Amino acid sequence: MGISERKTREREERERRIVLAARTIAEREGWASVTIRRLADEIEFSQPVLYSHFQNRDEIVGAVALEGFGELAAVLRVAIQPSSTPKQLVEDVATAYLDFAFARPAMYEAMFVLPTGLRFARSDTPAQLREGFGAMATVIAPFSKDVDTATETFWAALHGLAQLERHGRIRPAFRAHRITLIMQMVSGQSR
Amino acid sequence: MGISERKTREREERERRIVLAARTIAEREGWASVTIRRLADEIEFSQPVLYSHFQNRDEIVGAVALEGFGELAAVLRVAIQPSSTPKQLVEDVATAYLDFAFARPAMYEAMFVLPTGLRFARSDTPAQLREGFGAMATVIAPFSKDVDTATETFWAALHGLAQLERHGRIRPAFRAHRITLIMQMVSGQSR
DNA sequence: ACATATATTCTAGCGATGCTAGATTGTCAA
DNA sequence: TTGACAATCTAGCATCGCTAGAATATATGT
Repeated sequence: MGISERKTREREERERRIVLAARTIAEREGWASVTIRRLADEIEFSQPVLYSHFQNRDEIVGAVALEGFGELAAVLRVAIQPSSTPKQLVEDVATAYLDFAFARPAMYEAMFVLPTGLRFARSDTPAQLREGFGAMATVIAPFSKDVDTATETFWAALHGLAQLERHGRIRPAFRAHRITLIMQMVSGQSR
Repeated sequence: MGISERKTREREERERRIVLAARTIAEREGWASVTIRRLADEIEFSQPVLYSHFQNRDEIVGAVALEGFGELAAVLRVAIQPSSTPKQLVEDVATAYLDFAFARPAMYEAMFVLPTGLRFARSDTPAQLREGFGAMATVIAPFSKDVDTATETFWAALHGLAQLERHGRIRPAFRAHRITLIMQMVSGQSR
């Protein structure tokens, strides 16, 4: 009775193709070009089929964002080299975070700006959403008693840097300076 | 020959009414409800009239955002009390900034998230866009040699806190803790 | 094997949106 | 009064997210 198995397999494959198409179009042309009609064309099914996979367009964005959180977490973990000093680790993670944000603006937008319907801080929150935070907490821990709050603040600083620079509010040429400043701030060193 | 004066006066008045309507609707129902048709209804003119004032919808959002920058600057200036200590000033400005962001989410969204077509860091950049930054620089200056970069970083941290909390990514209950952390970080005090 | 029931998928369309071309109206100077 | 010009409106285009209901394919029962 492998028929129903094949069907669910095909369904999952189709869903992956939807998410991949959304991601590809977003990265190439921006999220405004990710329309239901366009995605339907891409997977060669009619539009209503998409609504049997996702409740609405926001959920598709959310599916892409979820992949993004997994990849961000991986990037941050790679940045954490055991041989580095605690201060160096903070700087490396900060740099890796911003590199990710600027290298994949559409993905970052899906993760942090667009409505996605993703649930944070809940019992059913997917692991990907916690892992990135965990990586940041790892490098913050040596410098703080209240690790969670300190990590939240660190994260917020990085997110703010990414957003303000992307919108042309702060000077791109001074990105490294600002990272240094954050690193020094976190590590508790004056000036 | 006061006729043409009257006409330009009426035009300006009409433009103010458009911006006010956009702002009011956005604050009450969100930016998605700010449609050209709705605004046209509000000012009792047909839709094309709006396009004789603004090139497109984004420019209307931008006009509201511009007001917001003026008001944010005013709020920050009020928070700067000469009698306070430098450290207290940093905390007060940070608190005032976040209070503004949470009290007027739609306005803040127009200023920092939505596309507006506003030009920053240019010769023709309106004064409002610089004043808020100036107020933040005032309280950061005592703690930094490179004031501009330090202010950018401070600003980014505040913006990140506002955005992450608004999207439910960090714990609202710990907002004050995070502000304290930032204040301590900026003032160069360990832990 | 055939009829019936059940999924699955599609066609067609609704109610919006931002924006605009072209007709219409109002306002001046000659 | 007429003719030019500016201001404004009517009507509509293309596109969007989303969905009801028809059509088709698949599974089940006899």
